[in-house]
Amino acid sequence: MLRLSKRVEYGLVALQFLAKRNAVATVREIADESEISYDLLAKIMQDLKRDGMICSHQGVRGGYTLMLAPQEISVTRVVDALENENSITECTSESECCSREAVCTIKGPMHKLQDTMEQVLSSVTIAQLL
Amino acid sequence: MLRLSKRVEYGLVALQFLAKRNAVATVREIADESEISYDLLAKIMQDLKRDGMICSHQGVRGGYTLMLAPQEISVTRVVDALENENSITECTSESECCSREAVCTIKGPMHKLQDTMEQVLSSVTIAQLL
DNA sequence: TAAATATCGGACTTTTTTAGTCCTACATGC
DNA sequence: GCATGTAGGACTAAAAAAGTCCGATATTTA
Repeated sequence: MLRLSKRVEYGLVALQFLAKRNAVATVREIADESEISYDLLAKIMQDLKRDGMICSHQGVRGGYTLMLAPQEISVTRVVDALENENSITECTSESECCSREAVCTIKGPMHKLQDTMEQVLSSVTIAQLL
Repeated sequence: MLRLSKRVEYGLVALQFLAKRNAVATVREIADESEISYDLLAKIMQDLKRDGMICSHQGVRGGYTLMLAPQEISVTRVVDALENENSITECTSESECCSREAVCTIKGPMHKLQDTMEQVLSSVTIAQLL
């Protein structure tokens, strides 16, 4: 469907939230204000942390803060951190092997298309969401 | 996952096939040579026909032929013909209504992103697949 | 140091979407 | 009139995405 997953959507919202606040925020705060499932967002935040975009502080008065400037966080990076696959077709994937590979006649052009798409997604950052 | 559906992938392959042959081809021929499920491709061809990209000829020695020049058929058009939705998020969809609309803070930027994506998909045509 | 408040992370269920199948009807050329 | 093709509805299966539940661990503060 060529759609960004909810994980990515929520991830962008959360990063925007952190960028606006510019201080520690808890998952509970972000989830409540943005009407996102707490459990789901908690997982997403962990993935963003693993990537290094944000850092966490456990315990009372803990939460998350941005590790990078908003203009340094591209949509591509968020997608890569939150989704297993981001290729537009099976034949342009590095991890999957296309079942129709032997007879595939669109591999080349699809690679080009994917590169262009990635450029577009790279050109948009959290700074543009503020 | 930001991925084109198999329907679109197969549609592009079939259109490329018709463009190369430049004559009538049956679903059976395309499906066999491209290793695509016959029944699935048959449905896809019907949708492409409904859109007006191709026309059909029933009966013996029938099949499908292109109605437009390859350079006139963009990927966007194929996507629109074969998928119900093609918005990158719920909030940029015209048919759906975003459940988080009241608190959504990314609608504007997402619309921009979607417009850019559509431009990219519009710039690629079947002619580029030959 | 106990309690409260956070993140951490695995396992699980549910829902939605996509992919694929089956069957019958209808049209057409030889 | 029969072989060969599209037309199209209904259905099933598989895969992916979304969402939930629960217990563990870390840290601050009273």
